[in-house]
Amino acid sequence: MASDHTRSAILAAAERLYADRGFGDVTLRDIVAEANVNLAAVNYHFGSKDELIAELFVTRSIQTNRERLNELRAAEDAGGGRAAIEDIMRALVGPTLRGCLGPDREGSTAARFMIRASIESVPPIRRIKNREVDHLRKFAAAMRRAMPGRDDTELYWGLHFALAMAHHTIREKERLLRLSEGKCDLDDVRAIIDRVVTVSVMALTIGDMPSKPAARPVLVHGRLTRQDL
Amino acid sequence: MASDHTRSAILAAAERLYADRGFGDVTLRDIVAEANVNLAAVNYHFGSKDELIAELFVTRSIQTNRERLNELRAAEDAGGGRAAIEDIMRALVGPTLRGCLGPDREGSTAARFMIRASIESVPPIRRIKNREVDHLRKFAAAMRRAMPGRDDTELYWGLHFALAMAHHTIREKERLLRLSEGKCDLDDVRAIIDRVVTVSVMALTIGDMPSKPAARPVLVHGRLTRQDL
DNA sequence: GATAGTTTCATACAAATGTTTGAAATGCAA
DNA sequence: TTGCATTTCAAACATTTGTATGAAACTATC
Repeated sequence: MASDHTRSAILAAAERLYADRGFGDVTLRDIVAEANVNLAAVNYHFGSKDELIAELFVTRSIQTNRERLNELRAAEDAGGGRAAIEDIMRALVGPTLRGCLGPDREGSTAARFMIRASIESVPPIRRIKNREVDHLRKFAAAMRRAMPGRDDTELYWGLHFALAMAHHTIREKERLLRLSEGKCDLDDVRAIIDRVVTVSVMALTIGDMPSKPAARPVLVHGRLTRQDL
Repeated sequence: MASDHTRSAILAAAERLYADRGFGDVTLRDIVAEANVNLAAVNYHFGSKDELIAELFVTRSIQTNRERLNELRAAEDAGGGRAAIEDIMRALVGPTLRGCLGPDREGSTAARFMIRASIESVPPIRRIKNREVDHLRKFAAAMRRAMPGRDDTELYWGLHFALAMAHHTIREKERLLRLSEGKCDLDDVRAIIDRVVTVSVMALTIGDMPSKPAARPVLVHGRLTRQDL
């Protein structure tokens, strides 16, 4: 392989276009035009369109996962093998949130691509995401060490909710901004991470929930009108 | 209009197929084959494929929003115009979670369709979702009445996190099930709603930590009661 | 500098897909 | 029935799209 020029030009162009316009709207012809390479180059270098997308996503996922594990290990080392639960949750959601939010990141193609991958779920990306469970298990294990004796179920729910808040904030940041009329500062990533971590740790403390009164009966539907939406 | 037969056959077939196989994999030809109608019927009755999808999604969204507002109003009436924050959050996430989770709902085409719409974000659906802000504002207003004096920002974040947990649970229920090796019971919808509501209400309390330290939620392992909030 | 292996290129292919068309069928009112 | 509007139908259209092909250009090794 003399030079990676074509290959990396395709990767860069594809990531930029996918980030900006989404997977559904970008064709291979768009990508090769942006990269100034021949149409056949994609299949030559990557095999297929799906493998190109997969390579993009895997690369970025590995980066995020590595950052997460680095933070986790640092926290565990600092705590003599057992990290504080706050730091574990911070290691879980911090890298993703830092990567996808913040004013300076607005121009980051990688971040915008990952947001897009989070919003539009296409088959090659879904296949990869399904393998993410092994990675999350490492965090579940760390949480178990940090909160020994706690029911595993609670751990999983806490981890799940932490990811929920982080990902939903990335996915729906525009809506939150509009809903709050700009009052929610989505550029202050530090504060957002703190907020998510705080709530996540809180969620982990509700061990045995009191049974609540039964949910109210579902009310009858009337005729649907457009105004209801 | 003599009979809605063809029209509703298309709607039913489309919803079922989209729910089962996703938007990307289902073509108009699949739909008309399932509905036993002619291919041109879709364009005749709906104008275009996107308008068909939009109609499906709008109908189901209206139902959910209606249920939400009914629950909210019921809670406000029961509280003499001011609903408890728990009930507001319950009205927000309850209908969606009840609609999309639970063992009996496994066969519900409507629920599976909405899950699919939540996972695969396709252009016509995204356009409709963008109009959802007005609906959420009604909940923000109710929350403001329930927690007067609280900073609006905190309200929005709490509302945002509640939706985050609800939607993420629907979107990623398979992963949570696999991660927890079946330990997290995703069929016990009541418990899930309670959990989401509890954490959401907790999240709403982190705003007044500096000014009202006494009002902080109890972080010990015991039960969380109303006065703790 | 000839040769073998690699990469690029223009072009073609094949399949899928949403949409349109114009005629036939159907329903309904006068 | 007759006439008019609505609905259905088979067929074709027009693109778009990912992929394959085979020759040409290039590179590196001998």
